[in-house]
Amino acid sequence: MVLSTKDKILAKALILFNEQGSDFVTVRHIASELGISHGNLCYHFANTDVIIEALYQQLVDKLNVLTKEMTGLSENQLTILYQLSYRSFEILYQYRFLMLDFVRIMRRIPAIKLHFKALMQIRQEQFTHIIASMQANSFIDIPEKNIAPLIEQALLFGDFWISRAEILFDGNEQEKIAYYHKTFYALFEPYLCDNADW
Amino acid sequence: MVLSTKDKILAKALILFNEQGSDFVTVRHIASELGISHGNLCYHFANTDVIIEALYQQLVDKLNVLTKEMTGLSENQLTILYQLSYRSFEILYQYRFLMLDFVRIMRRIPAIKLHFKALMQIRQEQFTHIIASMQANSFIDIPEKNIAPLIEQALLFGDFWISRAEILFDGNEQEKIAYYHKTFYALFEPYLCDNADW
DNA sequence: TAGAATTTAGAACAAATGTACTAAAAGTAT
DNA sequence: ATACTTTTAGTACATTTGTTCTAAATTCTA
Repeated sequence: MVLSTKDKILAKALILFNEQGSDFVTVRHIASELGISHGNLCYHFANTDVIIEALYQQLVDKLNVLTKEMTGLSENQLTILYQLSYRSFEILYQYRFLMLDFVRIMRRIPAIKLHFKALMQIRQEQFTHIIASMQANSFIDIPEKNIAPLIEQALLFGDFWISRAEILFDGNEQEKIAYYHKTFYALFEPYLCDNADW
Repeated sequence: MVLSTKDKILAKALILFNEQGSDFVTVRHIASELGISHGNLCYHFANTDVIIEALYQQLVDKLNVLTKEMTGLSENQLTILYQLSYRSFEILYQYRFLMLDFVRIMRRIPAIKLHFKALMQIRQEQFTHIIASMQANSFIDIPEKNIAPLIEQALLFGDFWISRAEILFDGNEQEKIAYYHKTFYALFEPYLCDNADW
């Protein structure tokens, strides 16, 4: 499988962004790491912002594929919530620079900010739907007034566990994801019904 | 009350950092906004990293003063937890650029990263202590295995609500703080005992 | 294979930035 | 008043970066 120059650039940029943060990495750095001229790189991507947009789009696409895949399953909703969130965590971690430099990127690239706000709206509705559905099936029992805060907590955790882990967690990637996903899932535990043992 | 040049620089830098993020703001910008030469500014602070360190120290000092103040009170622990976290949220918001650019700053300034890791250790112990104390007084009833995740959730939320709010919350400062603090506090609600009504 | 389109390397330029330096101005102490 | 220290403005320079341009090389297509 031979990658096009475009794809090679995106792949290398992702590595560098994740390692060093989206500032510190310039078109010249990426080109140099790839052994191509920065003139060539700018032929494909005018600047780093365009690269970031492309990587963001990759992330969104992967998450969309995952969501479609999972919601088609016939498992119970608790299992789906667990699997979906775990695999989302894995994908997010692949593109972690987007979360690590969250505010900077949103401020810098309005297109991403707009898209992200819309995405959050959707995610919130998805969560609301899943919870309502679990409620209907007696998997969880959660007072009406606690639903909105729980969703807010879950979304916030989902976005920023990577930043916290980056500074404070000692351990490899798999341990990191497992640990924070467990903590994420614990948000729902107080509300699980007995028949939700699994 | 006349501010020294040093203090004027710190005050203006804080405003600019909060507005625009810690990159984008240079010694020249700050000097220009103050109407002084950047040569003069560099006489007081060699570069922006030094300014950031100084502002970080201000934040830590304020939080320390608050903590000492609150733990001296004779109120019940629930009230203390509520008040302490609310006022911490207010102080954090004053220095929000530190949270908005969290990873970038920690990566860039190792001294802050080290200090922050130590600080987190302390905060975690404080939380553990408060929860144990509330448990002993029957304010809350929380299974042993849920304590560690709850603390992790609380600390993570405390650090990153500002980043989420920056992109997604429409409303003024007071509303923002009130909303996120309410959501923060809701983390503890599932575990509150009946006699903890207040 | 010939010509066209795409891709690539490299040079060039302007703007921004950190840093260091000089010298003047202001303030302080003796 | 004089000498000394602190503070300030302004200049200068090297580096980095984004951006544009040109021309050569490569690939594609008919």
